[in-house]
Amino acid sequence: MAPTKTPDSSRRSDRSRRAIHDAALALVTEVGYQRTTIEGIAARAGVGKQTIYRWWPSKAAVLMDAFLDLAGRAAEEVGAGPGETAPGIPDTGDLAADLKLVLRATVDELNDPTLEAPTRALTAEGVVDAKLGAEFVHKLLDPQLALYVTRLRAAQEAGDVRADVDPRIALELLIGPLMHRWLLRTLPLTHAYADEIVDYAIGGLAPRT
Amino acid sequence: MAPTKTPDSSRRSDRSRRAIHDAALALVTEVGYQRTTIEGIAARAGVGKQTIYRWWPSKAAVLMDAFLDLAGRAAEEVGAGPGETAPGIPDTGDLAADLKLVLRATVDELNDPTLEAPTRALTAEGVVDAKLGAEFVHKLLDPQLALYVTRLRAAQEAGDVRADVDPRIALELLIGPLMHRWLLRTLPLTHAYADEIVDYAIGGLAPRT
Amino acid sequence: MAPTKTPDSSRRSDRSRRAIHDAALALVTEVGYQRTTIEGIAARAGVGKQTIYRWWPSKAAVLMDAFLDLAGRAAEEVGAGPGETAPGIPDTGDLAADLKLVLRATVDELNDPTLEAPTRALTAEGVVDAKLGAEFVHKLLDPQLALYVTRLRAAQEAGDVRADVDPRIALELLIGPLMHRWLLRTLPLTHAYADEIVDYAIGGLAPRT
Amino acid sequence: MAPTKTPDSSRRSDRSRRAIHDAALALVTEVGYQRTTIEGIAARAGVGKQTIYRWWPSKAAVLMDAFLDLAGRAAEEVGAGPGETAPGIPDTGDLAADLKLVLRATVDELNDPTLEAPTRALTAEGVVDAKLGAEFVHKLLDPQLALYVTRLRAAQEAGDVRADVDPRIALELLIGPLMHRWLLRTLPLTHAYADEIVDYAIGGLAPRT
DNA sequence: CACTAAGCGAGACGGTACGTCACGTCTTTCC
DNA sequence: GGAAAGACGTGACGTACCGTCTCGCTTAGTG
Repeated sequence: MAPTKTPDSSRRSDRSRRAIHDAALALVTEVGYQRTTIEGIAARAGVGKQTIYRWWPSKAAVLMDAFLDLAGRAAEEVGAGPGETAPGIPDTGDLAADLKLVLRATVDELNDPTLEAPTRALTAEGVVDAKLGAEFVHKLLDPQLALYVTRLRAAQEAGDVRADVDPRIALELLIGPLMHRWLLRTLPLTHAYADEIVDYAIGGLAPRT
Repeated sequence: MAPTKTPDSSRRSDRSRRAIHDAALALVTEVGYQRTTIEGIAARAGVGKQTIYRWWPSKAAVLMDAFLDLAGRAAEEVGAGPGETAPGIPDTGDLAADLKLVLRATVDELNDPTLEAPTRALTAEGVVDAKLGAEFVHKLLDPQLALYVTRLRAAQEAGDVRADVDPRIALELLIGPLMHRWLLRTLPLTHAYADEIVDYAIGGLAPRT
Repeated sequence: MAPTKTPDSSRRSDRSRRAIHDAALALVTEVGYQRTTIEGIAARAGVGKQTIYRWWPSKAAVLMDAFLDLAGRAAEEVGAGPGETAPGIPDTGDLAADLKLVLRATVDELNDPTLEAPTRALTAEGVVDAKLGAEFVHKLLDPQLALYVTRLRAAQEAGDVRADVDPRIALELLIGPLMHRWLLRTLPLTHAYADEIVDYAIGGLAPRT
Repeated sequence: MAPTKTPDSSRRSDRSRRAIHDAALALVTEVGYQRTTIEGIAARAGVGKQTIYRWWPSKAAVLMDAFLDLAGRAAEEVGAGPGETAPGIPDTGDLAADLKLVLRATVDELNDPTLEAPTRALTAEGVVDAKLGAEFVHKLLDPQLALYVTRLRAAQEAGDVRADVDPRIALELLIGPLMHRWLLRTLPLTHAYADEIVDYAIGGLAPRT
């Protein structure tokens, strides 16, 4: 209808899309985000530059898609199949234990050498570019954080967390310190640290006896 | 000693150094970090490119120096004179009130439109470039965080904080959520938020009665 | 075959090639060879620098091509069409008159303000750079000198020149003094001078009666 | 008297002047004229750049002085002492033999690897820069050519050369072909070639019997 | 079943910025 | 006051990528 040049996504080459994803992730890991170029991705993927410009508006967008793809594939491996719902946070009744389990998983993810480079690149880009940052939060962070909110609301109903606590703030109390240490590399990020954060935070959230 | 061509810093032009600082800060604020170029800084400062390359290894290093300079000048304005010691965190005996005061000040700083752009730029660069990140933490963050450690140790002695609490973790409990919200722009950063963080955190740090 | 990145000349933009030629000739004439820069040529031609570096190895090579193009176009104007053979030296039977005619034409060419600057630039560059000099001689000088050789051989058969005279030396006897005076600007280069050179040289070449 | 910054040449350091000459000649020979820089000469001579800029207006001027110095020293070695007049061209009565002697010497000079690079550099520079060319001709070429004029005038008086021959043209008939072959490197420059040139030229200059 | 029409690989193009080199000027510190 | 040293503003160098464009080639979907 409109005369804009909207490419026909039904004719899109899946082979190229995948090759671009792989090349982008590989390059970011190998040479860093700054030294990763569109030309480099195209060359490595055996693809024309125009094929990238046709489907993505920026280098960051390519990496974002590639990362989402990667995360999606990783999730499928964990869950039984593609149609599976996200695992969520277990609810064993022991809030501290449940949170430690998930926070330790997050620590492992952040320490995973395969994921570190692209995650840092996207986060950094989002810090400076508000638009991209919003997309990053919306597509990657929010779904994960929603799980915390669910578990914390359950804890509130079970009386393990005060009713006047805002779950969004509570989860920032858990995630914030982790991210702070990871982003700024002030000290190593360990399971022990995750546990301590949970212990301290729970103290602030639990009902005052 | 080193075989590199080290320029003679005693001959260095102070006028140029200042002009470069000012130009770098102005450009980062006006057009963003990515679109700020060495050539642009040089042109704006009325300086040859080589004068920048002679004294700094990268665009990020220029901005770091400029920012340190800015922070230093701002500190002098607050304190009476240049020889004044850093203000530190007050110790009125009321830990929560003292922390809220400082955290609110941090919130104001992060919301200051003059400082926002360069701070975001340096943080983002540090997230991706470990070397620069370390410098950023060492020169800008650590001095500030040391104040928290001092105040928290005093609180421990006063019995307001449990003795087994690690002050470095405690301060991350305070700063982490703030930074998380600021970096990812999930929700607005307000004094009220700072207060809530302090309230929750204190709950986790205070002795169990 | 060669491992070098040879650009695909079939994709080459003829518009750019011409614009570069014109800009190079204009700049050399206006500001001189030394002050002519690749950047200047690119800017004047409305072309990216890389387009020059893609097709030519040096400023001198650009000028050489531009000059060959110019000479070629000039030759087409003189001859009836592009497929026309070179005019050659007339053979009226009067060797001295024929040579004077051609030598006078050479004098006019050397004095032509349009051709002077590029010719001087290329000659000077060739004096210092052997590789370029060889190309200059091969592409521009040799074809012209071959005409002299042809005419002188004819003169030898007609008995106007001794049989033991080497035509290549004979032509240097004619051209050498002309070039010497033009290159070093010792005295003005006139038709009268050309005539005198021919008269003297003929004396040395003619059979001893 | 005038407020211009004319340096006091009586206080000039002879040590620096010599070092600059030597460095300039060495660099031109080693890396070529284009790649010889003022900074390079200064560094090699162990001299401040300003010392060069104080006494010479250009790179070409430095080389010219250095070359004159070199030529002067070479001349002293040949002649008995420093006050000696130039040797001139012998007059044995046999004009052809005398000219061949001198022309062969010129060939040897042009083929001397020590002199080749600076001579080519200065000649090329003079071809493009009229001012420098004039200086080159005036200081280096003219004195040498004057000798030819003297010898040719003597030959005219002796009846070996026609009276209506212009000696300046006659010497160009001798020197021109030599220079042409040397400058353009069309063919090797040998004693045999010098002899042939003399033979041909004499034919054009001698009285018609 | 030929025939469009779009995606694709390739890469030339006009640009911008890079980091380096040399220019010619200026200033500082010696002698 | 000349000289060694070298920082400075300037500007060109040759390179790397940018994002746009134009080529054939392949590969559907349609008349």
